Amino acid sequence: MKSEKISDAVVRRLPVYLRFLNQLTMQEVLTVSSQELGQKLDLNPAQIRKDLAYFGDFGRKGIGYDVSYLIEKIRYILNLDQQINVALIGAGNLGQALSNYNAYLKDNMKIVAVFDTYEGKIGTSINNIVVQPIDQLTDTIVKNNVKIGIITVPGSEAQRVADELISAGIRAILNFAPVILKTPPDIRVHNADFTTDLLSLAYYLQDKDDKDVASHES
Amino acid sequence: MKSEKISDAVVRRLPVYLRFLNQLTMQEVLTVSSQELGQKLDLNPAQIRKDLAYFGDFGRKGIGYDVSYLIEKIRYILNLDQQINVALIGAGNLGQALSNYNAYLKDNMKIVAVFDTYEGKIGTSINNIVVQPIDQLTDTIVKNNVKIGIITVPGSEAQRVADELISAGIRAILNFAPVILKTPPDIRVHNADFTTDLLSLAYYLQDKDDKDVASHES
DNA sequence: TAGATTGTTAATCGATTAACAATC
DNA sequence: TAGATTGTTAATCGATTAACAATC
Repeated sequence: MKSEKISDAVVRRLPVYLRFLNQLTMQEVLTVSSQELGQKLDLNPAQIRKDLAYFGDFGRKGIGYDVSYLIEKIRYILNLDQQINVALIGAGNLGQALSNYNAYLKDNMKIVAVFDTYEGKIGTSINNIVVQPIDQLTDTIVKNNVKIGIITVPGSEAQRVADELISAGIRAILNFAPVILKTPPDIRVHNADFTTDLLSLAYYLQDKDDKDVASHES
Repeated sequence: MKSEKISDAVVRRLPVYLRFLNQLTMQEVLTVSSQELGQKLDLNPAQIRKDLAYFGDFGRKGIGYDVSYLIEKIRYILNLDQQINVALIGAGNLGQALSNYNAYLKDNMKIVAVFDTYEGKIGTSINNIVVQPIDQLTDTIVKNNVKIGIITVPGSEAQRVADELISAGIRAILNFAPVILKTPPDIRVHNADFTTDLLSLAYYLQDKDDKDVASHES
């Protein structure tokens, strides 16, 4: 084990490992090798071993990794051994879809508050959580020790919401709005806007041999 | 301009550029430099110039990039100068949220078909599209020349749906299900599962100096 | 002309993969 | 023991950034 700084690429693979290991548990598989993991997850086995070795010697030579032990370790690394409170800002379609997803729950992530500006939404319940007006955001976040905010408001409001979240003490943001947020360096932001993902897929629909971009004339 | 193979990282930035350029158009900005772009999008200006230069000489030395010209070029590169038909499989909460997002529309992406297995859903309308039973998938996809599939079914069904989409002739998949799909190499898959994104955020909530993962005992 | 900014090469940085000794 | 598989080093690959001549 080394004490290098762990790269984002490594951290983002940990939940993928965790997810698959949980599946293995359900199938009552006790042990797994980096080779098997690599095959199922479409990753290089050496990469998987290296990723895990950043955090400790979790495997056994000649055997592989004990599934439940590795789950426990990854959960610990990701801070999922404690409950992590999440706030959702924006109770529109997408926000509702996300709050109904209680897949987080089993991983100790819990949406504990939902906010919206629209009067018609405020006071209604989404997945047993009452939608609050946005001016209660700071209060609620502080009181409930919320650490992560999920932004599902329109792009035009996203920066303002992010600023409020940050001044309320939030540490990380999952941003679904189609804008690049300006945030201090100690705040972690992951962009989850799927429109850019979808548009980039379009690039691969055509054999570019047929197409000469440079000489495309207006 | 070169004829190297363009990396995925470059392609994924193109929609980000496009999105911001569209904003500039609305503000009636005519010209933009890589420096300005870099500042707003939190990217290195040299990277932006290099990205664009893969596809042609779009800028003017001493001036910068003509906003509307660059928009046109990027749209052409991404194949967004023609309508691209999309199918959505899974009319649950998330599927509904995505189909209501008609932000694609202005970029020539259109959801033309929605499928589900649940009888209660079939025949109902989502955003003016009638939900079809999944056994009509192949037929509809072929008839409507659908090129991209968005998978919003449960993980347990995702692989089966992907297989059907592929045999129906689809070229690219945006996968929201929490599984790694097995697909032929000529099929482009982007994973959009936000649970892994969210879980990875948890890693950054704690100063790891306080925490010694290696010596964490079970 | 002077200032600004591109396109591109070279340098750097970082991430992935191969290879293998250690060892279960 | 023989076979399997880890942890880790070294090699490779690829992506980002710096620097600058060209030029508007």
